[in-house]
Amino acid sequence: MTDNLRPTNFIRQIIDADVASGKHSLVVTRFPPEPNGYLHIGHAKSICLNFGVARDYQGRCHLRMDDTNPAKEEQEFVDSIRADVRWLGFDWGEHAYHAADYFDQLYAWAEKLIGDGKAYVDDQSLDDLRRTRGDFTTPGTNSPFRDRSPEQNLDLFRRMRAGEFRDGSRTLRAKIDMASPNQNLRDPVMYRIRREHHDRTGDEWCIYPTYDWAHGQSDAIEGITHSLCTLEFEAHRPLYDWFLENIGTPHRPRQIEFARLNLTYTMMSKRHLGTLVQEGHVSSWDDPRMPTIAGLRRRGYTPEAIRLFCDRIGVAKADSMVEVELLENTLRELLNAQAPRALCVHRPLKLTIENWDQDKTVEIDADTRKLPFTKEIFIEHDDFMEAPEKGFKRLSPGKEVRLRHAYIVKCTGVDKTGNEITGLRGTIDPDPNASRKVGGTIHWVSAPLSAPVTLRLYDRLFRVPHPGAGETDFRTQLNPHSLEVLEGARIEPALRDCKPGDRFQFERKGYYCADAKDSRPGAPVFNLIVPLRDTWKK
RNA sequence: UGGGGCGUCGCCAAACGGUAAGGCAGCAGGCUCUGACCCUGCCAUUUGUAGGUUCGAUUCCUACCGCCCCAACCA
Repeated sequence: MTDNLRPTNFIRQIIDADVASGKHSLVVTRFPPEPNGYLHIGHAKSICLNFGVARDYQGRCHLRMDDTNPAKEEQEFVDSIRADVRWLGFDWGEHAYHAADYFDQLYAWAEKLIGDGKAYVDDQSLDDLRRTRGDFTTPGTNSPFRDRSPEQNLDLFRRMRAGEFRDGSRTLRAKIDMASPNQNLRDPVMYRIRREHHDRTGDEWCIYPTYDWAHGQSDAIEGITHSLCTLEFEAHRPLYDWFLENIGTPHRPRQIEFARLNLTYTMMSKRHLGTLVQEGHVSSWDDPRMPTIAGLRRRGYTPEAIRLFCDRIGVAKADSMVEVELLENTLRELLNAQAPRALCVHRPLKLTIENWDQDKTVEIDADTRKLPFTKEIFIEHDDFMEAPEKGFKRLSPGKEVRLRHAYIVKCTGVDKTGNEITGLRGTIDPDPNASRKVGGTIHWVSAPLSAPVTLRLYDRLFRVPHPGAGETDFRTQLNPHSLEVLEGARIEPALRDCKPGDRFQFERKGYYCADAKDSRPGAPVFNLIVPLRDTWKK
């Protein structure tokens, strides 16, 4: 494993070369989310890349809200984005920005382009634009308004800005090449008229810049050296460069594209995740089944685990689909080393110790805490089989097993109502140090001295590895068993007063986290983060 | 179909002309008061295919095949 080494990937190699050649003395990156939804594990990859690069090269990474489209953006999302990036362990220092901060500069540059005859106001409708853009094989055709004079364009553009024209009636377009094989260069729209209230700029503007017109310029303004984005923007790079070249900024950021993260059994579409929330398939953006940072956090994932996972998946240009098992393994690896152990019986089955006095309680030393042992204890229902199948190493009539941290117990009787097992009887070997080999070790809690607890057993949100693939409606592929709530579970008394957010390994079961929102003093609610590996195939 | 990318083990991913890292998954053992963890071994004679250059090619060249992205006044 190379976890302690600096990650190496093609982007860092480019940066290494830029630093070595003296092209840049300070590396500046940025993470530019659009505040229209919650961040997910895919964003975490980009965050770790951008902030990780800044950290390792002693540069800096800006957090920039890409808020050029006022219709879709909300403060709730801005707040959640900041919280999530911080929680992941990254710090943008003083460098928190909004694309909206640059609207004035962008406007000034637009006038410059108009003055240079490199942009024009087009009166065509959205429909016209679509029709004249051509298609993959057919070149587009020039707008009848393409050759207006700079003076006329300037006048029109200023009137656009002043609010003289109705929404959607005109656009400002870059004058590049309607016949370009790269459709992004067929006179792309720079401004559209849209009377929307903007969270940042209020009603100051009725024209808003498009992504293409805003992004590279924002990078230039901030002195970004390496503008890292996902593969779908690759064809936009010539346009990114064209704008920078033609407005003549002294600073030229370089756009580099990498493959976005895809994870099996979930999905990364902010829009689709929003649908799950809106339609009530999950409780909220931070539902522990969601692949959002907020969801993973609430589920019990640690920032370290997400960062290590992002290091392990690497950064490359090939489209990829990472198996969710890698994420789970990373969490298990870290929590195995960190999480205190505890005993929790999920589905209690009462076992009465016949050779133990009714009122006797012994406090057994179990590593860091005491476990009270009493005449009646609970064991896991699954840990008993009246007619054990081959390979079953747990309790069955006449057989012995070890009670974790405690005694060896032998099952001497089964109480049933009809076919239902309602309780067991057994006898213990009173020697706590008895060391003979027994079938196995099972967990248990005292019946009277354990605490009732609610367990939320989470499973993958979708039943299929690639939800939404092809024509399929992802809603039909939801896993109906993604959440099972166990109300009757019992935990050892020491855990009754754990704090929200505390993580434990419930031995032989899995890693759990006390839910940050629903746990109450004395009554924690535990979320299953990930089960332990189980090689006992049944 | 035009343009832009990408194809190395089931899934990620190194290798930068010198003879295929590592992780995950899987399989087989060992250890064990967690069927967990841990440990050991196995897991690409071969890098989409076919040619070519070279003493030598995953790395260079050619052709072909496959997959992804682009026809929002989204990002």
